[in-house]
Amino acid sequence: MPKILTPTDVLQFRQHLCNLALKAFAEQGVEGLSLRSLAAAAGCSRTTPYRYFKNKADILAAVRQGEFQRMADQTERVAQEESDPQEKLVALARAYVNFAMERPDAYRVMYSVNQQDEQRYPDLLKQIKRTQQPMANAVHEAIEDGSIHGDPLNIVHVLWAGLHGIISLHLSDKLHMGRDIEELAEVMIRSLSRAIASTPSAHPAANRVLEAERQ
Amino acid sequence: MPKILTPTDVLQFRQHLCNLALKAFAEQGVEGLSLRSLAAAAGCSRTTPYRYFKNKADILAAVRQGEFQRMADQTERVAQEESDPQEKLVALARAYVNFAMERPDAYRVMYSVNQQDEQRYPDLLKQIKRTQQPMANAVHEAIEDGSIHGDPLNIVHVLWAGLHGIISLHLSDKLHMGRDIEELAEVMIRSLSRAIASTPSAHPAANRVLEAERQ
DNA sequence: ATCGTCAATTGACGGTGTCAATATAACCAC
DNA sequence: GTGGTTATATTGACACCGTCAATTGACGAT
Repeated sequence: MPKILTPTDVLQFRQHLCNLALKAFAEQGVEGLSLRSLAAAAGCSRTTPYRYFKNKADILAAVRQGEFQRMADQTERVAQEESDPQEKLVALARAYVNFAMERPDAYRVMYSVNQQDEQRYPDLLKQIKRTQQPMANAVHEAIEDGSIHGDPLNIVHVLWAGLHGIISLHLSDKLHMGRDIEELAEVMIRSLSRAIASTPSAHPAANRVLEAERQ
Repeated sequence: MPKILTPTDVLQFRQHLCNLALKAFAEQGVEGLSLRSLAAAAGCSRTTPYRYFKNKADILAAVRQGEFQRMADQTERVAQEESDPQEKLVALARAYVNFAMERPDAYRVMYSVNQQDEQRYPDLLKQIKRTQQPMANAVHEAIEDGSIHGDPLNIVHVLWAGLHGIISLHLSDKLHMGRDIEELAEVMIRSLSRAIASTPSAHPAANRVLEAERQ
């Protein structure tokens, strides 16, 4: 056994453990994720992971941080490739759904594992925020450029929540399985785009609904 | 100790255990929910719950089923109290959000606990479906009455996902805490209502977005 | 060759879900 | 009432789990 662990070695083994952890999570869920079986899969002894992570929650946080980071990278790339604010918004929304469809277990570990003390992992929080930033920027650009209207924060949250809702319900099998989830996402994008692109007085039938909402 | 357990007794103790389970879940999350501490809270021995539930997963399923049932009851009542289809939709949406705000832990246990073999609990599935039914009906009524347009299933799913997305992100603290969540829900309802009340050609700016989406 | 140090392993403790075996108490027949 | 039956509750046991303390092992410096 090598005495000196170069920082590279440490990072590599951490990454290796995270990969195994995500695989175990994908196969058996959070409950089935055990440090001991993880160590067994890595071919080391039960407590060796403790040299690389403080405890089990730390491993989970690292896995989630890694996935948020990957998503943020991907999202930022998409934002760079598209210049028109409105099309950028749509492209970002599609990228969001695509990520979830291509790595459903990653999405699950990111959003449906309710980590109690998530606040205690500042690096994780940073990646989470980085994930939202491009869409927030695109909304601001689109508002400045006059193509959409409304409160920027509201718009970001509503867009994000709409997409997350579809993905989340789909991943927990609450929507009929046969349905094409990407089509549903397109409907959501279309609906919300139309709403934020309209001024309140654009359509009479919609305004009747609006008045009903205003009590 | 009474020898004969009347069916009422059984139901009462099951209910009692479910209540304690939900409380424990609220305080410590899924991970902290242990059969042993549950039994301790109920004042019985460790294995007594096994006479009333097959195993831990069974208890969780019972808790979730109970909450879905409560939500379904509430939802059906709201649907009955409002006759105009369009206003009924809005009322149902509000009721959905209200339920989540009044019983956040219930909502969490219903939707964010990813029960692996949920399919093996037909009674639970039935209550889940019962939860969606009133909104599905209202959408059909509103379509027949001509006040909204589009594919009914798409509309139901998009409405539901939009609301669920907001609630879900809010409950896991992904939205800025200071924000008024009900206002956000109103924005979502308003946006989606407007979208499904519009015909595709209603607003030129929206159509530009639409064409971008169609690739 | 010896020492110190870091990496890895083993041992141990309290906790968990669950089943088998046991004890306990209530009911019924007599 | 007494005894037996049976549903109910408890205890014991086993295999896991997360985590820490103590131990071993290997390497570089001296």
